[in-house]
Amino acid sequence: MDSFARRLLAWFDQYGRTDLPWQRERTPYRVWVSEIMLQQTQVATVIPYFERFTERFPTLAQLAEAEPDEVLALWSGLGYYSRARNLHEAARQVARGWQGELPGHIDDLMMLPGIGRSTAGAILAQSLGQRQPILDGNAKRVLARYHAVDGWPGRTAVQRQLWEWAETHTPHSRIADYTQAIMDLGATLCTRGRPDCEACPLGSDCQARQAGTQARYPAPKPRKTLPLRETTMLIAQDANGRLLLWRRPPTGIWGGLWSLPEHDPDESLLDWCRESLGLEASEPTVGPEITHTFSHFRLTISTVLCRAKTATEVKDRGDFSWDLPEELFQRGLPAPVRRLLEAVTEPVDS
DNA sequence: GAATCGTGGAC
DNA sequence: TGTCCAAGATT
Repeated sequence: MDSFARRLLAWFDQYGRTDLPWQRERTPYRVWVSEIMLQQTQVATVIPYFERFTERFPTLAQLAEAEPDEVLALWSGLGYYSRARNLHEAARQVARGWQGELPGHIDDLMMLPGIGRSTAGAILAQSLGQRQPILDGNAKRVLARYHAVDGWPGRTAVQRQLWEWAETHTPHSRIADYTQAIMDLGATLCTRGRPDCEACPLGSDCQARQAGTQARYPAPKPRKTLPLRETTMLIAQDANGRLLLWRRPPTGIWGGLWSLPEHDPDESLLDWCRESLGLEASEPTVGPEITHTFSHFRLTISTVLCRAKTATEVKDRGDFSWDLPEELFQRGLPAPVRRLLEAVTEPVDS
């Protein structure tokens, strides 16, 4: 047993979790159900669902005979509902093809729907004591820091490296405890935000800690380039270029809504529009622009193409009014301007 | 390789 | 309040 596993197990004996519902009566079936529920789901959330589920379906055979609707009903609120469908389907396959016993070989286990390598390893390690590595989010974080593994764990090469370390450190005895220990360490000390390295049993050997770079591991998922957002604005300015009013195109976000002229006169019109539209303040492209100048004001139709601040959809802010044009434009407006307004604001079928 | 699935928590 | 993330697997 290497020092990683030895120190981890010594820590587990003192601080590890031993009272979780699926740790009592650790049968393959119960461990399986728990592992499926725990995929991308935190322990505190899972516990009541696990209790209800195993109370209703104490055995694999009972689950296999259940109605799909009832299985889903017990899952409702937990999310990732394909997990429930896969669990039920796998139970039926096991009842039919494996005499009702979960297969004890990892390759057979992984052929069942919803069971990947890490889940299969966890089931075999925790319920049967088989020497199988796991690589869940906790283990990834612990191993990435301990060995200073660079790169986003979602990448194949990084994942392969982490699996190698997971295999290397998995001891030949106390497998169930070790598996629980590495997850407990990740969940309680080696956390994503502020790891408690002072209390970590691996502290002196952790490469990230030695370098003081704990926060860099594991590397975050690369950011996607933010989407381009295009909008056409109808803008009314006075003779000095100050904004009077502007109206969004009839379709798309804030379609047809009029904006109040609340911007600081010293602020450029473009900056104000960018801010209002949730656009990033860098390198906007101002497309075709049509300006009509009249005695007291000028009217501009401008297309702005700009990278969004966020990838998420911008929501209606609710501080726009529908009835301003009646007051300010429709009355006493030069006929050419009115025609221009109607052309721009008229609904577009596309 | 990237998108998708879902809900709740942390910052 | 937005963003990322959590005991991943599947397409």
